[in-house]
Amino acid sequence: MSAVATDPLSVVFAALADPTRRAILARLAEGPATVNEIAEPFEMTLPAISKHLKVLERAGLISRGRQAQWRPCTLEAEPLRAASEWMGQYRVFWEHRFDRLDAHLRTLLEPPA
Amino acid sequence: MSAVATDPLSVVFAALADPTRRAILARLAEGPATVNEIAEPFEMTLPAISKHLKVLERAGLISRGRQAQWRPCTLEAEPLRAASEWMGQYRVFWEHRFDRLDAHLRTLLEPPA
DNA sequence: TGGTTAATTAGCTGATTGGTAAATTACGGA
DNA sequence: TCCGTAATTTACCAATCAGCTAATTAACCA
Repeated sequence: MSAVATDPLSVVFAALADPTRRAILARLAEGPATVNEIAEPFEMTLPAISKHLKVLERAGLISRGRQAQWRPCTLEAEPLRAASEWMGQYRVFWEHRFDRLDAHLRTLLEPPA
Repeated sequence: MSAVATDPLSVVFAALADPTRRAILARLAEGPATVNEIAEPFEMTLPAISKHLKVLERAGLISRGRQAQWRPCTLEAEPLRAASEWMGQYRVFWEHRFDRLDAHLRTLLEPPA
């Protein structure tokens, strides 16, 4: 049947749904790095890392240059901005929690001691 | 081998990586709804929706009550707050883009006309 | 009790994922 | 030209996912 969602937001969230990939982004937040540098802290083969990088690249979360035989990866934060903007539409739901609002209203109705 | 990530952030992002599930959240932002109400706008069978709801529930994004034979679903935004907080650590990367920063610094160095 | 409605579970299929090992491409340097 | 290093590609595997149909559970009502 149908497959996996291919709209940009779904692709970005899917890319973020893996701790290894989030750790790669955290590494790249400190500056660009080559594939081997990125792979170093992980107990995982290079091809596995390569696949993760492809997922991140397709989500637009990284870009890759080419210098001799190295492919330095760079963080691209734009899709994170888009995802964050999507989440923003729910901010009101976690900022004033409604049970607390209830409590607050109840407090207002009680006459001060 | 190993499987799918089970840490809370991964589970939440995976739940968000599907347009149907995001649409369900959007519906619930207007207020609680029963499974049939939620399913109504989708061209999808009820069991499929039921599965999506289970994914959302395991991510903590919805909770379910019980009133007679209805199971009203309610939006729970806390995990969105957590995810948004995680993203916040990258805000600097999309807010002041570094090429613009360069341009800004260059502007500062130019003497005003 | 039996019927209706709400919702989930069970079982199936095909596609995708996350990992591996082995082979391949691409580049720089002696 | 040949070697070494960087990285990707190519199978391959087990597990998961998203959807379906059919069967089941749960609660209400007459």
